[in-house]
Amino acid sequence: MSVQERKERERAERERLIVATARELAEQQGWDAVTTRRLAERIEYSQPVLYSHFRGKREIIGAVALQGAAELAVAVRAATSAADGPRARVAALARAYLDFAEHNPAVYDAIFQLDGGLAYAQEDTPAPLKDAFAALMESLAEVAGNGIDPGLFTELFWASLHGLATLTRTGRLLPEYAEPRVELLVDRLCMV
Amino acid sequence: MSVQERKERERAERERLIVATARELAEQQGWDAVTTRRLAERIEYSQPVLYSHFRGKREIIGAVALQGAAELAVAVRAATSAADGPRARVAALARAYLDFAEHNPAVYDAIFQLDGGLAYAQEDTPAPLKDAFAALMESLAEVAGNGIDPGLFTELFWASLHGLATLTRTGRLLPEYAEPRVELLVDRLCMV
DNA sequence: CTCGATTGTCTAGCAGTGCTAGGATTCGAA
DNA sequence: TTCGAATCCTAGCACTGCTAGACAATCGAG
Repeated sequence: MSVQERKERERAERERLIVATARELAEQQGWDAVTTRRLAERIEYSQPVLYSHFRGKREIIGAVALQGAAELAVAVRAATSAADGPRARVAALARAYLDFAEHNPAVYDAIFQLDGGLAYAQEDTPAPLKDAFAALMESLAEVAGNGIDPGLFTELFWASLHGLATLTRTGRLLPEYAEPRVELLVDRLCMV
Repeated sequence: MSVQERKERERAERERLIVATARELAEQQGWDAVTTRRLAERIEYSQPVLYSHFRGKREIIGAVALQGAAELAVAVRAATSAADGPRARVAALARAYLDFAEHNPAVYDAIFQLDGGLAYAQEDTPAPLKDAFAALMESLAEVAGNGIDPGLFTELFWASLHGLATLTRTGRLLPEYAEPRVELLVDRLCMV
């Protein structure tokens, strides 16, 4: 029994190692550099071991995405809970979201850009993804305005943030406008 | 002389064929299916011929992107010029933009998602990209509001559209909210 | 008309990718 | 100590983007 438990523990530990290494490698050199060979070498196992934990590379990306979504939710809640008043809360939310995207580009891509084989906006959507959306909605609901569905408003606000995050990172927006863009977004979209 | 001209014409024609075929293949089966082998086979030449026209696959994507940007600009201008009043113009712009993204997903990706080796938001940004941005700004400038830089406002509005376009297409937003999202975006962001 | 030189194109191949079949090895249970 | 099962790795497949070098067609000069 104890032996089997130890093996399961080691297996789980190795799985965490795979995800952490994939994430690390992706943040360091981009997802293109995360090949099964390199990943296997870094965890000091052979390639096929990866496939005993995940169906394929896509599932590894998905695992990083779930981890990242949980962290994003934490970051958003931490930022909003430290702010006073609806306007400040939403501004803090926006900055926290964009900061997360800026400082964890690979993870952000795993969540929102790449195909990790995850379901979105459905019943079988994994809990971390639902929760990340919920974290946004908690602070956004109070500024949605009369007669506007909080879910609808959150989707729109989120989409705007997502657009800013991705276009900024690929150098498609002027860097000097970064802050005014956030200010304008919050001022216009939110009914304070 | 005439012989050389004919050759150059044929060469240019073949280059158009490459770009058109790449685009077609990408729209049919996604960019992943656009391999140099498949592309070469479709144009009935060998692989190395591609490299006598483009430095690599990335440049082919870039060529599709430029073509697409020009079409996007046309679509946006056509939609806005057919609408009366600032509010209607911006709504038409938003719908035209999102329609383009929906009906030309591969081209949209080439422009805004994939790496086509193009420069953005710089002096050496290719004309079609600058012009597409200009097409947006033409209608958006009049609703930016007092004291708000039109460029800044356009960047924000564009980012929101981009977020909506990408998140919608990857199934991350509820389809039934599609229209209300656009309405809300236009109502809130624009100073009518 | 002939003959080099210059284009143009293709065949074949490189190093890399995700993924897997099947053999070798290790290790716990008897 | 031996056996069987679980574990892991070697080797390989079919594919990717890209390129060197052989080959053939074409052209201009004599």
